[in-house]
Amino acid sequence: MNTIEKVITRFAPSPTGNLHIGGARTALFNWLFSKNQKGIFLLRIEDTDIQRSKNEYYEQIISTLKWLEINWDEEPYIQSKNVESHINVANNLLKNGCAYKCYCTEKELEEEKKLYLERKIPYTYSKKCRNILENITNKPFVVRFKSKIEGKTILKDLVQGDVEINNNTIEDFVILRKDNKPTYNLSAAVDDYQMKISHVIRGDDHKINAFKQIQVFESMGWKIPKYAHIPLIHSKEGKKLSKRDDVSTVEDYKKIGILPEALRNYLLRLGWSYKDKEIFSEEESIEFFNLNKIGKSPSKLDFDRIKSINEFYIKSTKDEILLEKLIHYSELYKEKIPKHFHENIKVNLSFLKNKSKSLEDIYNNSKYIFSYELKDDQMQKIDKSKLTIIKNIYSLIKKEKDISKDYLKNIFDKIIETEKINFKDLGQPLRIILTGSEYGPAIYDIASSLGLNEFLNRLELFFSKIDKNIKN
RNA sequence: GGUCCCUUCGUCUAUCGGUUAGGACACGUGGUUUUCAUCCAUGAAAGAGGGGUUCGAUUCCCCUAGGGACCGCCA
Repeated sequence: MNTIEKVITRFAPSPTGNLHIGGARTALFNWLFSKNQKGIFLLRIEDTDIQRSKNEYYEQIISTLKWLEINWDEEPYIQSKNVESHINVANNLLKNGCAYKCYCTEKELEEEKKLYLERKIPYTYSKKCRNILENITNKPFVVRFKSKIEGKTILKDLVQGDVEINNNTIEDFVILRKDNKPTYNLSAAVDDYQMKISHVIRGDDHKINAFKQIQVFESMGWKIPKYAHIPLIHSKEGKKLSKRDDVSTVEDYKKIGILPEALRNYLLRLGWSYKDKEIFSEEESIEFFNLNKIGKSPSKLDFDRIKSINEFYIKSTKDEILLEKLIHYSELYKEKIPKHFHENIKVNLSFLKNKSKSLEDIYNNSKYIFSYELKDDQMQKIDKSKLTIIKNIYSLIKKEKDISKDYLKNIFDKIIETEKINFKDLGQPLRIILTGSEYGPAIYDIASSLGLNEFLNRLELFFSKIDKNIKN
């Protein structure tokens, strides 16, 4: 009887920087695949590089994954807590003759490398310590894995297809450092085995490592997991993403007000597709996700697309939830929105979010409500020949105590007719006066969101500023 | 340089050898709208090049070109 193997995937970032956008996609794919297969998704923190690993990055990665709502099962697995086990495996390998001690100094290796380079021979370690039989006790050493010298290995990659490689291109890689600490390829293999990982889904850049790790599995007689190497994400220019791009980490998107569900949807469709479908709910993405529809070629980031998807999600988020997100966003990245404005923003969200592609846009659109300021450069954009008209409007509204749309429309229409002007001629100065910006919602919406008193206040403030300017 | 991988509109992609090569974003035009935006309509836009295989190739094979990843006692 064959029992169907339980699918267990893992995301294994190293805490040496903020969560990368490519890492987020790797995590997403691992998570989706495991959920699609009714399996388990684990998080493993690969912190064996003590120099570069930092706790703040660990925290950052954890909180960003939570923000993305990519939830792992069980507790995060901390790789450094398992080094004893990794070392044991290395010693086993040593005993079995699958690994050997290498006494070459870094200087020797450098010279070796230089020599190869001069002779234009592709460099792999010369393996000269392979056959040292006696145990040299007074010299520091590393432990190297005895890689296969002959034959070929085929990696049956679930994304890349069959990848064939000559075994002699895989060098005798180090598994234990001089200080007896395990290296990545050893630790990753041992942990994948111990965590019973069934599918290793990771970036294309690890493809060569698969050949190394498979050999460790084989030497130990362990069952080899399945591998899926997904293409990397490139910058707009088609190059590898660098931190200078400003779009390389999840944080970069969070801080301009991209919603997690939008980023997830974007990342899902980047290099993967399901028919013509563009928008996927969480349930749909779990239901439809598969490995064989992942493309083989790297894809470029398209910022317009991210914003467009974000716009969709903003528009389909309920106002009370959107408000919460906006408040939270403003607290994290902007000026905090005072509590007594929350209700006002909420009731006006329908038009504030109308032209917004991000939380940042909504924030900027709403800013006139809670943080009003009429700057001189904006003042200068106001057509002063319309001053009398505006004063006129002011006194009419003050007298009638009415800023309803019907009332405003009525008096605007009359003015437009008698003065022979366009709506724009009075709309534009009014918008600047009321919001401090030449862009923004419709005048009627602005008026109703401000209320009668604030409406009049802002006009009065404007008049007093004008007076002051004239005196000066 | 070596090894491996990739190549459909500007971008993300669809196409189970037979399609007017489809969709989405972005872009152009027109319309709606009391600015901007939204919305609606509409347009332009692609199989890198060359050889095969085949009745037929974007699809399969080979070569060339271009792009990418890796080549650490980093992960």
